[in-house]
Amino acid sequence: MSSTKPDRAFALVDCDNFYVSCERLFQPKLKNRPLIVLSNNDGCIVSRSAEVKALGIGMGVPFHQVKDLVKRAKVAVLSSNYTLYGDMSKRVMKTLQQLAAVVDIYSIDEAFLMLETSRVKEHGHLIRNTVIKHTGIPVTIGISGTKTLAKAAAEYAKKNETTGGVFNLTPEIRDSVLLKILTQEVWGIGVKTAEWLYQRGINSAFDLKNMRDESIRKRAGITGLRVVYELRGISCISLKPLMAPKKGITSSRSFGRYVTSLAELKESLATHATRAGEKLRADGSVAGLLSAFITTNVYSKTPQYANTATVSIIPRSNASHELIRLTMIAVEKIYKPGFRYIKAGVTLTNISPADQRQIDMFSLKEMDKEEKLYRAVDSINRDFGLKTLQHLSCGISREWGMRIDFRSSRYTTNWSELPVARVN
DNA sequence: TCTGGGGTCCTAGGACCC
DNA sequence: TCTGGGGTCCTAGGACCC
Repeated sequence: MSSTKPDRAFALVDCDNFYVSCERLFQPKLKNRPLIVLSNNDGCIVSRSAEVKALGIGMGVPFHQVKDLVKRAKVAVLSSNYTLYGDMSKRVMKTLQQLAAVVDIYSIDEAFLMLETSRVKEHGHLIRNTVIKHTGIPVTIGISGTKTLAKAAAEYAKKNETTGGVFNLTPEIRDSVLLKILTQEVWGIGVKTAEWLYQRGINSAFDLKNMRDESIRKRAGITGLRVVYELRGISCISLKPLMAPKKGITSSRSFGRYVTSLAELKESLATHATRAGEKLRADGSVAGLLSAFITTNVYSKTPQYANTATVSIIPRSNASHELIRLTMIAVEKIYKPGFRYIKAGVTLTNISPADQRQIDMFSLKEMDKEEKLYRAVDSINRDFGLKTLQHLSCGISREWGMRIDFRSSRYTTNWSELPVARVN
C-alpha cells in the first residue's frame, strides 16, 4: 500500500555463483557436491558453491593454498570454461532484454535494469522466475533508487533467505539496512578507502551516507563523493547504453611454465595481438595505440623485471598482421635476456569506430581488401574454433601455453562437445 | 637586470570492479 | 612447485603553447 514506491527504479540482477551454476547445469552429479571453479592457469578460486563458502574458502584465494582442505572436504574442482560461461551469459542477458526496457550489462554475470512500474517487487520475481525457466541459472535481484543502493539490496537479498531472492530497498527501511552493511561492502569502496574510513570511525554504509561531503571528496575524489550521494538516494551513476564499444582492449595470459627466450615471447605476444585484433574487429573499432608488456613472477624471489613498450598505429587499424608487426617492434625494445618471464600481453587503446577513420585514397583500396580478408578469417575461426586460421608467427606447438587441468566440455557452443542425453 | 600565468592535451598510475 | 584476466574512471603532473 505504500505510495512512496518509485515508479522508476534501478534493479541489479546478479547470477548466483555464476560459473558454478553453469557447470552444474550440464553435470547434474555436481549439484549436491561442493564445487569450485578456478581462474585461468588453474591459479585462483573464482567461483564457489554455497557449501564451499560455508567451509570458509574465500574468493580469489590461490588454489594451492587450500588444496588440502579441498581434498579433505571432497570438493569438486573445475578449470574455467569461458566459452560455456560466455554463451550462458548471452542467454541470460537476452532474457533480461525481454523483461526490461533498458538493460545495462555490467559484467558476465550482472546487469542493471531500469524498471518502470509501481509493482517493482512483483516484477522482480517475474524476472527471477523467467531467467531460471529460460536458462536454468538462479539469480538474485536488488531494487532501489540508485545503482549503489540496488547493489546493496542484492547483497541483502543474498544474506536473507526470507526475501526469496528479490529485495526492494525502499526509503523507509533504508537506514536500518545500511546500518547492517560494512563500509567495505559498499560498491565503490575498496580496501584502501575502507581502511582510511575505519580509522575515522566510519564503520557502516549508514555512517558513510552521513559523512561530510568535503572530507570524502578530499580523500576519495569525485568517485567517493558519488558513492555517498548514491547512498542518500541521489542517483549519480546512470545506465550505460547497451553495447558501448570498449575503450581499451587487452589480451594477456600467464604462461604454463617460465619463458626465457625472445622467440617464445614473440610467439605468445603475436597470439595476443591476434586475439586483441579479433576483439577490436568484433566491436567495429580501430585502435591508435598499442602496448606490449612482459613481466617476471612478482611472487617469486628470483630477479624481477617488468616493462611495457607503446607504439602508435598509423593509420589506425584493426588488421592482425599490422598489430603483430608493431608488437614485434615493441617487444624488441623491452626484452632483456636472463629473466624468467611468467606473463605477457597486448593492450590496444585510442579506440575509435572503424567507419570514421581518416585514410588517403591509396590506402583505401588496401583497407578494403584487408577488411574482406579479416571478415572471412573471423567468420571461419568463429565457426571452426579460434585457432583454425592464424599467423605463423603465433607458433605451432605453443609449449608456453597455460595449464587447464580440469576443464569441462563446451556443451553449448561446440558440436563435438554437446551434452549426451542417452547413457549406454 | 628583470624570467608569468593560464590553458589544453596527454600519459602513467591509482583505485576500484567482477 | 603452484597466486587470473579484463575492464572503467579519475587525478596529478609534464609538455607545450600563447
